[in-house]
Amino acid sequence: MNDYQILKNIEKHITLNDLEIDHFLSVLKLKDLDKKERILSQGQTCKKLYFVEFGSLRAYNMNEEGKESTIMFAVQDWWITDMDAFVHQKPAVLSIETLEASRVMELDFQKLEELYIKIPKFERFFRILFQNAYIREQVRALENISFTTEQRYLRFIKKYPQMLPKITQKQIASYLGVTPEFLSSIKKK
Amino acid sequence: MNDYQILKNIEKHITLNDLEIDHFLSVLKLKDLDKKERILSQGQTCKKLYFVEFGSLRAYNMNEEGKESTIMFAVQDWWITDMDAFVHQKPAVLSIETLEASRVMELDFQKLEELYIKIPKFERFFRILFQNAYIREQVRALENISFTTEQRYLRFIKKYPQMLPKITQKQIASYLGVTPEFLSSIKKK
DNA sequence: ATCTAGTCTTAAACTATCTTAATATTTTAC
DNA sequence: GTAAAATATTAAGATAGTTTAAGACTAGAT
Repeated sequence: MNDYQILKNIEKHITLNDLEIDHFLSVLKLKDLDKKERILSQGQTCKKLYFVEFGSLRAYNMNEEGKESTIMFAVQDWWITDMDAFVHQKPAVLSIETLEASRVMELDFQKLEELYIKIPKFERFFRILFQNAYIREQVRALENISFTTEQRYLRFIKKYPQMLPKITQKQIASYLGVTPEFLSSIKKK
Repeated sequence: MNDYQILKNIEKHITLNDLEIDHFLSVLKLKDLDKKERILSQGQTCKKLYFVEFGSLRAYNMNEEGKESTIMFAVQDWWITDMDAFVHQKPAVLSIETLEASRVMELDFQKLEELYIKIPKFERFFRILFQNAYIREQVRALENISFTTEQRYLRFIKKYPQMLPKITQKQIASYLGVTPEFLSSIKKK
């Protein structure tokens, strides 16, 4: 009964045989999380890459003055971590916590490195994953510098409608990089 | 005399034997470009991925009102294209042109797909390349929403000092997403 | 069910950034 | 080498976004 979401996600790009599936599942660790549970804290080293089986999470940074900036939201079928901290095994700039009760699959840094060697198909899988992630961020960078805040807000609610029931105005504002007061004034229109 | 920059770039992450090097070079096309020569225009399909042997280029978008937004600069040893348009073979959102006389290596979309099959090590190479590109863009996204324009300007000149002699204030402004007038007023300090 | 703490909205005063326009400077084309 | 075009700077007035503070409205904890 291997009906994990993560296997469907992998099989979007590569095909695994039964042995490979077994091995892959053996390096994962399933974790059930409560609402508002934190799985990574700024400053910590980031040892895991997470896949969302169900639920939702948020990755954000808090600066010296206490201002929060949300860098990404993740819902079912998304991968999330502080990628810089994970890949280079250095202190995290981001904290990550659940927005609701959630289930994630943990993939350990060392185990992923071994996986690339043992099943090279995963190089292809993550090549495509990072390729798409890069494209998404490049589009976001363009929108950030060329759109007005109102355009970016409309785009956000159109692009991520599944998120809306789960997140606060304050969190949307911190993703757009404006104050909740200003977001509120935009919505009045 | 295979002393191409691109081979050194590849060998940062994978090791090729002589046969593989020959094959790889055979799918590349060397192109010498004049200053201000355009290699991709908004609206076109984007068939090539480019590597900069020497010189420098800029990728930018122009919106309906004629406002330019620079999405990236590339100098020696960098890869550049409209990745969304390249990977999904759809119309480009970006134009790319040289900032000075330059030499690039062209890698064709179809040839790259074949390369992944013929020499799977390239899956690893591009996995690492996209991984780093994603990390860079994620850091940029965070800086865009959490830093002041002045902080972002200082960070830009610190991070890309090699670019400064080659680019105009207007282009820096369009990368930061502000007007040249406002950038000028920041520099007065 | 009630209390509390956090969120959302509104408004006024303030700061950052844009727009326009004029001038000075640099680059490009012949 | 010179004229024309593009870039850079400056400044004044307009718009976008922040800060602060207060009141209304949830949601979470007991």
